[in-house]
Amino acid sequence: MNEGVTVAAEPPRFDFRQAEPRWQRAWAERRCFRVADVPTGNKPKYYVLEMFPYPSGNIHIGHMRNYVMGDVVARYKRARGYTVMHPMGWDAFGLPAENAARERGIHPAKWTWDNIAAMRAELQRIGLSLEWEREFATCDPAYYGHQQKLFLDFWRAGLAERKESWVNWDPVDGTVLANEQVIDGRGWRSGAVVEKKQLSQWFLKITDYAQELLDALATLDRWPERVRVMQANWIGRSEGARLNFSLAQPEGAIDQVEVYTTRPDTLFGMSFLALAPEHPLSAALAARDPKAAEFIAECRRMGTSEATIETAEKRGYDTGLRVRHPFMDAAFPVWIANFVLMEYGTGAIFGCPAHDQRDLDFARKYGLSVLPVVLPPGAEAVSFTIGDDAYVGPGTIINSDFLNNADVETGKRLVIRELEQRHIGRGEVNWRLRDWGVSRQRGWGCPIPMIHCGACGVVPVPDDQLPVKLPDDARFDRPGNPLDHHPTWKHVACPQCGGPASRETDTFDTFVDSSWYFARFCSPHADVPVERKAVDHWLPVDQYIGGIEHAILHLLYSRFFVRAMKRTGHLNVEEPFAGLFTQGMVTHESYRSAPGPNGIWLYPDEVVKQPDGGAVHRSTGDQVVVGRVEAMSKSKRNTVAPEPIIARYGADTARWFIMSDNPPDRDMEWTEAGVAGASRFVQRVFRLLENLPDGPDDGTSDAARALRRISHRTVAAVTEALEGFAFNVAVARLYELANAIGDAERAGQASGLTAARREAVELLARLMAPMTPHLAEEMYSRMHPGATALVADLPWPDADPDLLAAETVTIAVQVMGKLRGTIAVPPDTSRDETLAAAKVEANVARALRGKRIVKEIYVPNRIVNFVIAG
RNA sequence: GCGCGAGUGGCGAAAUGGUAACCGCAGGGGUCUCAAAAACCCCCGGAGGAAACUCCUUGCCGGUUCGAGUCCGGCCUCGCGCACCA
Repeated sequence: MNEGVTVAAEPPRFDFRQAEPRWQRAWAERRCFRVADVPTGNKPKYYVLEMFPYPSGNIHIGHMRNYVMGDVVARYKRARGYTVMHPMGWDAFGLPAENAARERGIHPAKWTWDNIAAMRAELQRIGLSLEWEREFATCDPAYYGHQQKLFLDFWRAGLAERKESWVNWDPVDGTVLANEQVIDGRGWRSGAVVEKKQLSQWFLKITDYAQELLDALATLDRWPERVRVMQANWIGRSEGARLNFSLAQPEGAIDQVEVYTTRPDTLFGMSFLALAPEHPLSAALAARDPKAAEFIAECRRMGTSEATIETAEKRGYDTGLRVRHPFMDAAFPVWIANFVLMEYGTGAIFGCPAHDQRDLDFARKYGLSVLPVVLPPGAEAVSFTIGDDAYVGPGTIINSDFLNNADVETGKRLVIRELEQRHIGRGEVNWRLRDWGVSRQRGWGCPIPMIHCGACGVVPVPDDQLPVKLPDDARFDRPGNPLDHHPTWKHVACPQCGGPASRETDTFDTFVDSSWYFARFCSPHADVPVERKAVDHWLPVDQYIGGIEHAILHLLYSRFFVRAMKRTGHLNVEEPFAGLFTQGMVTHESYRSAPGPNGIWLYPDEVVKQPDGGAVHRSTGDQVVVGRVEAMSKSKRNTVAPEPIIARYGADTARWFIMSDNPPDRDMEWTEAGVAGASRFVQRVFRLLENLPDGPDDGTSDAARALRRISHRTVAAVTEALEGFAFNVAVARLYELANAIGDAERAGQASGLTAARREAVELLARLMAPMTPHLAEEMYSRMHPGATALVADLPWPDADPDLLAAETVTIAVQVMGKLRGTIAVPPDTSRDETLAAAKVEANVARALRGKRIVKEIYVPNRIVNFVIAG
């Protein structure tokens, strides 16, 4: 850099280093983005929200892409006359804070608040139109106290309950692990073999709303289809039957086994009954049969990890018990099987190997009978047999007594009717969705506001004693739950009897924190969880933007919370997020010092690209291996931080590149060349302003009208693109306008373009404003010296309809569907005139010569097509 | 296995059933400069041709249509999600 040496020769530059902070201050001082909790006036509201970040310490490019998209929408909608709420906060509870505490002895609160301060400053340098007055962090008692109140209201409404459930237990860390924290049957951090353990946990009864959550997906017409499909799959509705089998010999007090099936029509093809290892009958057997106990213990050691279950071979243990068939004079063996899930249905199944692949695999392994009872269309009953594949398609029922000759669907109905008449079963809808276990044995989370009293049982913390605050002096330097082993925190008097009692030491799953924050934003300082008038006005969120990774859990839990809050009178909307947009990831090339495992990963900063496409190390000059473009990750060191980019190029350049590269729902590749290109463009736009001529308005020439036409078409095109989230298309149209202004600039003063150029440059700046807000303010203020208006407060430009209409249209002329030429005609030229003009176009005429026209297609202002013969 | 989405120049991509490849990135050539950077101009899907222009080209095969990247059917590949849910 030779700054200072060649200053005089430097072209005028947009000095973002001083301009960007200046305009950020101007927006803040003018409180441009401030809105009331309950606005007056008749402007329509628009609530833009990006998924709030976990305060890990730094804003990364993925965050930035998320927030810039939201900011473009927010700024655009503001200009379109909406009162826009655009808040920001922090999803501030979570494990990394505890890990930092454990590893470095910093209290999670300090670690978290320090990170928030740093990240807030980073966000502010991006120039987002955020309303910081609404900011909060979920780790603040002023937030989580209200969450405790919500939970207690849910509990009183019967939406929360305590029940036993099987969990992944890490015996070393002394905590419950989520399924994704179990890797190859071991705890992700301790490496200890994970056990299945039954614990008493708090649950929110999301299953009460399973049907509604499923049905209402149809109303979410501004959600991506795939998210709705993923949620529908997750909810997993199935129709079937529940029925009882009598044991031939009672086992202790148990004389029946209840089974759930979606294929009651295959009941006559039964060959065995299988129990989950955790089934009560399995447990009863284990008490007297050591081999059964051993088998169950083996299954338990495999953990509940889904991946483990998937890859595990089907295995079973023949208990020697037998059950009687409800409709046949026959008995079938009872097995304990590792593939039967206690959590789904009744924890027991009847096996019909001919028509279920899992049952078939199991039957073949243990030599159990396989009797087909559904005959595929066109097959012969005498010759039809089952090979390695179960038959699961439609067909005619055979070998099934009163069901014979019915089709599958009729058969299901007939069996259910029969079961109900005999009082041994009934039709039932079942769900894959389970109740939401919210208890976590963590010290850095929202305390569950319950008290356990030896005399009174579970007692809620009275509302006037909320919030239940975390202790300031919790210790994180040993395993287990810090709240549990805190010397005093949990010991309280029972609110009911006054006797000694202890607090619930579990804290909420952090998904609880993020399930209602969007509602809290509407009245962030209220002394109730949400102010009714505020949420009635602002909810639902009009545009929610975030990563696809939250397609199921966060969004489904939030949808549940809104329903639960509605039932408990906190709000009155059907859905939290009317519009959802899922943005793609940011990716980058990865670099290694050498091919294969010997190479160590290098940061992009350490690598210099060569003109030949290769790359070398910045300091050593050694060859660098350029690897795949992939999601940024710390382990591959292919991360890029926004801060240095903003310092070097400015926030507007980074914002412009982020929006220009590709459609926002796809992954974008971050490249140095791309940022540099965006920077050149930002500077070029600024120069268009610097080069504007002075002088009287003279916008009457043809050239001036042509430029004005382009300007106004750009207004229309950019508007349409932004409405449709096609930010990259908006950017392309703005490049075209800038190119057109550049052409006009070269055409010079002689063409009488002064006014048209001024108009074009101003429109360019204002249309770019959602993407490059600082540049827009800087240019606008220079074009209007002394004006006090900010672009942030200006309405969106309107396109002049007269200028949108084309003066001439270019019509493509095809012969037999192949382009043979184009003609220019005035808009709406008649069919006859257009066809006549088309026929005399030289190249078209040549193609038509000697041929007979059998058909003439004429689409006004678009195309002509001659169909010929001979 | 089931479900969803996507396949278009060297790359990111654009295209209400109507001129495929706008715009950008990279690359090449040029102007300016002692030189470079910056800036600006030109070229840039493939083949043929001096040119005019012609032919081919949106993963593959068919279909509908005057006309298909776009609609329909069947396949292939990649990505994502779910998955022993009875």
